Amino acid sequence: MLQLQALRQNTQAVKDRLAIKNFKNIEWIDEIIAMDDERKRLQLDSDTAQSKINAASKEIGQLMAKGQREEAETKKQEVVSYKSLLQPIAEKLEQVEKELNDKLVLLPNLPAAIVPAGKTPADNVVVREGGNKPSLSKDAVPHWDLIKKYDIVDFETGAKITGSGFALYKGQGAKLQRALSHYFLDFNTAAGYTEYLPPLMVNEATAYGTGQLPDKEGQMYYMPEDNFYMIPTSEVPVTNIYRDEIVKEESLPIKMTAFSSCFRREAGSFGKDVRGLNRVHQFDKVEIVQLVHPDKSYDTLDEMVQHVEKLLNSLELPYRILRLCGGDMSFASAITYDFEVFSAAQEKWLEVSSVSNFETFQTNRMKIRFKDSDGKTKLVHSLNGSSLALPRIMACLLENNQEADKINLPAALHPYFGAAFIS
RNA sequence: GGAGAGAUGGCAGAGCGGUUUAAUGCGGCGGUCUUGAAAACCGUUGACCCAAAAGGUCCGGGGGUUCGAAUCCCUCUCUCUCCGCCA
Repeated sequence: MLQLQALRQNTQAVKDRLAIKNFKNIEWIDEIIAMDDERKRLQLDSDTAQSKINAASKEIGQLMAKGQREEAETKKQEVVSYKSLLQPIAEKLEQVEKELNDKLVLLPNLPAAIVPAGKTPADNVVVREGGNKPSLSKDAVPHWDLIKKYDIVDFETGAKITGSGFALYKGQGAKLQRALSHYFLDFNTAAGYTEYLPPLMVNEATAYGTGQLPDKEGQMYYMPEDNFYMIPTSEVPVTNIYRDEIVKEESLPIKMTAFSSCFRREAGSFGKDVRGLNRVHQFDKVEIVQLVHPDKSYDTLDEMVQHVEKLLNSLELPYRILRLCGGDMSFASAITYDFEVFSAAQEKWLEVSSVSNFETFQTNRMKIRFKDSDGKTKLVHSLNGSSLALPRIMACLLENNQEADKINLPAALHPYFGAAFIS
């Protein structure tokens, strides 16, 4: 959620920035400011009325103590009249506050200055590429054939058990998932991240905190009996660990990592790029999250990008890093770098990580703050990134390293997988 | 799932209808003393709305009763104890 103060102080800049994000209702900014003006007026009126009521009530107490019942009764009538004045003001105030908040909550985060303008993924900017694309033999096949050949992922049985888009990992496939998640977690904790294993369902307040609600409930699986949502990423529970807390400045940065399964309905995204492991409803991912001092968040962003890059290098996969354009960024993000690996047999770039700085957008919703050296309470900045999403990494490992009768694995995984290849 | 108890400031814990603008203790911060530290003593110590002052809001969340609610009522959530079920 954007800060009202910023809207008021930098009105034109906010409008310009929102335009880069292709936000359609720019006129909302002026409407919100007008509502806030009204809110302030009503607040003042309400406070004044309440103040009179409080003072009179106190007098009644004193009169009663002295046994002056009649005077007390007169005062009571006075308070009743104050209250009838207050009531319509209070109702109006509540209504204005609600309307204001409903609109404010639907404003996306402002893109950072270096975010390129643009509407579609075609407008994203390639920052750099790394690793080497393999030269596959003419017999090379995509991963959906390889998983059958080695019998390591079974989508048919997954569909039988649950539905389309639910993978059943088996044998070496299941073990590779385990190896990847352990390797990723070890890699992250070695860099100072504290490991968490969070709940996979969250309540409304948590889903609201990171920006999933109110706008994206259609993307999450929902349990109506308990009013819980299945998490689309562990970013949601992990970032909310510090919701409603004022942390000590010296405890920053707070670095957290978590493995979790992720659940996404992927409503409306079917038809393209959904084969095999490219897009599924349930997948595993290791996430990194940081809560940092506002002055440091862009340094942290670079640090996290480098961290993920190092991890991809250790997996010996060809990758590229994209700076997303305004139109392709998520609702809550101020800047996002996407990491894609090249899946050689399907000749496609697959997104395996997305590293973002949310600045105060999430922490303003969650009220995660710290006290600075002047004793002022300020919002921290939140960032997160995948390190990494497992299925697409697996697809890429399978395709890029395939030989006639085996699939080689990068050296980093050997101790975790217990072998150098899948056969 | 059943029965009972509870939720108060960073923590502990009193208050159970009107000097609570929330006692007291611990912790934190500042000071006195000390070569320094500890102890002792003194002072100070939350968040939110408002440009600020004044004022207002906040005792788990929401609603109600009342001139007045931390205190009474309803409801929801969570915690604890016992019983039941269960990996």
